[in-house]
Amino acid sequence: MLTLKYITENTDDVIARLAKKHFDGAALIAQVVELDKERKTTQSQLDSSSAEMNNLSKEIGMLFKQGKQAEAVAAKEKTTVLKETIKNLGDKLSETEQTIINILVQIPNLPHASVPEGKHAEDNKVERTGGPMPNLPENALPHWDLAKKYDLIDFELGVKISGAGFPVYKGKGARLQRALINFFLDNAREAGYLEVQPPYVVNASSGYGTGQLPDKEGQMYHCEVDDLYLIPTAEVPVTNIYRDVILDEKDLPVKNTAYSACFRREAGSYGKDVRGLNRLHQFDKVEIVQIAHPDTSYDRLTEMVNYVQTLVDKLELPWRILRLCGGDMSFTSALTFDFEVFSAAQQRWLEVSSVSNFESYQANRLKCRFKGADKKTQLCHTLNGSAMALPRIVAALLENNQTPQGIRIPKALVPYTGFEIID
RNA sequence: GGAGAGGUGCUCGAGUGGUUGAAGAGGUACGCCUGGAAAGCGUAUAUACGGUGUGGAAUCGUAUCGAGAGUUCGAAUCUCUUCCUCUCCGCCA
Repeated sequence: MLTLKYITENTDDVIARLAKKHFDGAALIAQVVELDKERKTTQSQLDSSSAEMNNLSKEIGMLFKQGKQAEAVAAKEKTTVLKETIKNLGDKLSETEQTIINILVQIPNLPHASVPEGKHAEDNKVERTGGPMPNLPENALPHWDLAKKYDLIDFELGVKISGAGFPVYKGKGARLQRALINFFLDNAREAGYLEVQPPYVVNASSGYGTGQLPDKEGQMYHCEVDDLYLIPTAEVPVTNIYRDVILDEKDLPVKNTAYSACFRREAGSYGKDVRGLNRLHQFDKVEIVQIAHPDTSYDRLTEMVNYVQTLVDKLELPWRILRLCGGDMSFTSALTFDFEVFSAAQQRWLEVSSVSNFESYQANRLKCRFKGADKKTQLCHTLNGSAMALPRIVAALLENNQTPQGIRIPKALVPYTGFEIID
């Protein structure tokens, strides 16, 4: 969430910038500014009452020690009203604070100045494109047919065991998964990311920390008996490593990478958008996360985008990078670049990675801060990106590399798969 | 799952109702000392919110001893709830 300080000091600017995200924040922000004034007043009143109480208590203690019973008892009586006042002010304060937070979480992050205007995905700006566009024959198959033809992925079997959206990978299909995970992790490590292996279930505090809770509760699987949530992305546990942490400025940027299975309930639409591997309840992903100094977080973002580009290049896939427009960006992001690869048989672009700078929006909730040489504590910037999500990469690999002899594996991946062709 | 112990500052660790935001030690930083270093000495070393205030600073108040609620004039210290950790037994990849 945005910091209250920033909102109260830049009210008009905040409202203006939110407009790019097609969010009318005027009413909420007016309300929160007003509540903040109320909060400060209440805080002052509470503080002075508490101070008075503390002094009285000390006095009473002294009186008892000196044996002045009568005076002590008299002083005691004065505390009764004061006590009541403190209780009421305390209640009022926490109520106001809670209301403020409830409003703050409804206000999205401010888009970066470079975010293009626009409402829908069509308004996203193509930054650059690359990779070889395949030339497929007329009878090219979509990946779900290829998966069946070569017995790589069994969707029906997954339905039997768990339900729709939980495919069973088999043989070279399973090995391809494992190869991609290792390929992505090795590349990330070589790019300076520390590999971590996080838990796949998280507690509610972690859910709040990265913003899945409270508003997106329905998107996560919830183990109610233990009140734990299956992670929708490794971003959640990895970023929460830095919850309530004050880092040393010289340790920035922190760069972590993690593989995890990802679980998403996403009871969405049906049809070609969710066919095959396009949308799943469980899938594999390697995530990269950076905790950065505010002054250089956009350099870090560029670095991350360039890094992801090396991956799609090595995989020899046709790709494009989109700078998301205000209307298509996520709630929490300040600037997002999406990577899409072209799926030749489906004749459509598939989103395979999303790289974002959240600035201090996420760090504010996480209370992830750093302390510099000047001893001042301030919020870090957090960034993350998929590097990458497997299913759509697999879809594109299968479709784009199909030949009459079988499916060709890109050279960079062969050391990981141990085979050059799926036939 | 059964039985027990415990959660205090960067770390260790004292503290069972009254200047204890917290002794002591260690660590770290700065200064002194030294030819240089070690040792020694001195000083500093949490966070948040609020007030006054500045060029930068500073300073005062309040809260925080796992979390929440309660008892009390007053709670790290007493009571309850809850979370977590550890030890032994059981079970188990």
